[in-house]
Amino acid sequence: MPTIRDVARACGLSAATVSYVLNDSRAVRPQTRERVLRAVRSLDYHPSAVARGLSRKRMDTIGVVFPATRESASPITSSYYAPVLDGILEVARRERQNVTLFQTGPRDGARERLSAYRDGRCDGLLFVGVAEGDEVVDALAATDLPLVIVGSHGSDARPCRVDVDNEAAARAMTRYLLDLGHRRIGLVSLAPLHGAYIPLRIEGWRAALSDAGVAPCPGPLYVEPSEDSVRDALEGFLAAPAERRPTALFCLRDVEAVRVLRVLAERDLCVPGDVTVVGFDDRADAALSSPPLTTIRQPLREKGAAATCLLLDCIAGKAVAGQEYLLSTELVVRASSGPPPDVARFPFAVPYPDPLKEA
Amino acid sequence: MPTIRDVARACGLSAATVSYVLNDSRAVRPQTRERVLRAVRSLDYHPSAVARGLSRKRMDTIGVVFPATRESASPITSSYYAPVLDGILEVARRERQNVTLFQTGPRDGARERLSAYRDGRCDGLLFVGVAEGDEVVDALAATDLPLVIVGSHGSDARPCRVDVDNEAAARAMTRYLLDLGHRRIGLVSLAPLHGAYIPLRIEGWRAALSDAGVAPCPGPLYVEPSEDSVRDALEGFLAAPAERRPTALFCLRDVEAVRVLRVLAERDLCVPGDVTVVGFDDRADAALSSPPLTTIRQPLREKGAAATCLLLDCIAGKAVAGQEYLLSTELVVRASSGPPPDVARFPFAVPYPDPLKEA
DNA sequence: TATCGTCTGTTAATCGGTTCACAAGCCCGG
DNA sequence: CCGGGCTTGTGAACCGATTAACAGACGATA
Repeated sequence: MPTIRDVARACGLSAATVSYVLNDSRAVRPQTRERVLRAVRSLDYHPSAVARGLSRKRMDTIGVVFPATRESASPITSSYYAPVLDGILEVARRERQNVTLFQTGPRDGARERLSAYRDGRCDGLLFVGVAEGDEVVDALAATDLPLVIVGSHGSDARPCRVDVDNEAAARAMTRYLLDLGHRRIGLVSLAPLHGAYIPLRIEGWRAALSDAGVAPCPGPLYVEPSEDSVRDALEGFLAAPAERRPTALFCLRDVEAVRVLRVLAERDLCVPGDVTVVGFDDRADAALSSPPLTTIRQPLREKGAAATCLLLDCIAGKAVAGQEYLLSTELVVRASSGPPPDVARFPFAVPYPDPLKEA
Repeated sequence: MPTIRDVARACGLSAATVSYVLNDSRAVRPQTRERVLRAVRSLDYHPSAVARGLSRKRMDTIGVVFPATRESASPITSSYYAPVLDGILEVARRERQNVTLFQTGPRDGARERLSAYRDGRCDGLLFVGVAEGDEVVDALAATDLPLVIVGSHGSDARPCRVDVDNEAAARAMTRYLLDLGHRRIGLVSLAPLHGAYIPLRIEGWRAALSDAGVAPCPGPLYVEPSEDSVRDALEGFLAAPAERRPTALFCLRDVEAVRVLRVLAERDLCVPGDVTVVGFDDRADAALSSPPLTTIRQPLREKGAAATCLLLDCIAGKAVAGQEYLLSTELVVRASSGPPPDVARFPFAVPYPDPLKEA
């Protein structure tokens, strides 16, 4: 491979001039420019991005960090990561930035990961679906390496972040259930330690109920991320007499919602005839469950795209530290939701009185 | 960020010694090594991969090139690219190689693309789903930059390549149809210019028929990649009297197979009762069509993984130029295939005589 | 004791760009 | 005709690592 000095020699000019032409970083006489370009073409010269990067301390590259394993399916093929990555790639391409991928498993050492991220290859980092409370994020936040989190992260350092507005979304979903006539709206949630987004969604649910003057009854039903856990958690629900138990179950993730549907089907409870079930995330299998799940769709491509824009701003020094974008979501109504069995008693037009107080 | 000289100063040694310790590329007294490592930790030093790359001419990075747009859906989210990429990432991670992604659209200039690929950032390149006959591939093949094609590529230069064994797969599928009792097996194919894999699949079909002593009747039915084209092409098929027309249609891509199913359904032809339809690729929608499609599944993760291994061998100088791996495929039998309507006349055990000659 | 080899550390060149500081040539006004 | 400013090209330092060549210390051997 020819170097810039080879080009300089070939056209009888200095390396500096060649560099100025190629980057047009200074005025060069048109005739000189032509001489340079001719030599570049005839030698088939391609500048070394590595040498360039070394001297400019900029590689025009962003790194994307995502988990190496996620349950059974590998993340890149999942319906969450792929669209996010797609949004990232789209913006990166438009802005002429390279993208390098980092997969990180729980077994990777923190120091090694830090070295990989901070070795100068990337001008900034995008963490997507990072494990909650990943120590490496905190370590990086103390660094001058620009960093944007896609999704939630329970971190003390407040890194830049792009996420959907979890609270607003949960509030909208709850409001939708209220509009259908539901008054006893149960919540099926992971324990808050599983993610910083959980308290937000819970808060949205609570706020919507409180706005409507409806008592949250009963409190959140916490489950672990396993099939059996959902089954156990629904025990109490199933044991309760129909007139006291929730007429709708708001599951904070589609994963749990689908499991809830399965358990209810086993007990011959009709959805949405006997009970409405809704989810959150609009995973690929949400549309395929029976009945198809009413849920909340995240704008995944936009999430990736917005995060990339924010990261590029950070790199350019144009962004405030700790800046956050909250994207709005879309309520996707499918067949798993409907009015409560006793809807006749609560006509639509009535603004949410607490049914218990009414009685 | 501290440099290697900062570390050297901090521990009262030379930069060379620090380098030797960090790469253990030469013997260093244990006590000295400790001094170095202590300084490294206390300064939180992370070597610059860029500077390292410049002097070693190795970045430990491979580039993955894939098309920017593919019909409507974007490639990275497709059921083809994502698993391939997943296989690539898996091997790269194991071999401690970085991965950078290049999307390339038809509008990108050849020279710019070449510069991007040859700027020293990547030690080698993986082309996945590259446009047939992409001129950049030929240009790169003339270079010393290691290169592996995933899939087919009608190129004069014979770059290293990993693909499924298209011919064997088509042969197996045809054989399967013969085993079911079919004797008139039609082929629905794209024109060969659409991809180098097409003639291979056609050849597999022809060879299986010829091995069985069955005349290919009729010849391949060429279609364009559009819904209407399939409709038009089936015109003749639909017009023919049942006793003369093919009892099975072998579509060389699932895309066409699904369209064929739609057209047949419109004409109230029963699949597989009246006619068997099979595809190739096992796209995500193949299992969801009605009836679910019998097809050939490609080992996509393996494809990506094998290509990456081959590329790393090329980089290490361990691979022969023009080396090819052909991976074997899996026949996925679903509901769209069955015995021909007149199977009674051709019992299973009989080895394939030409039914026309028999009569 | 002189010599040689081994072990371990240092000096300095190198990778291929960018960019600062300088200089030569030119035009212009006074 | 001289000095100042503008334009355009050059020389050389620099980015941060690697590594070849060298050098001093030390032990073994003759």
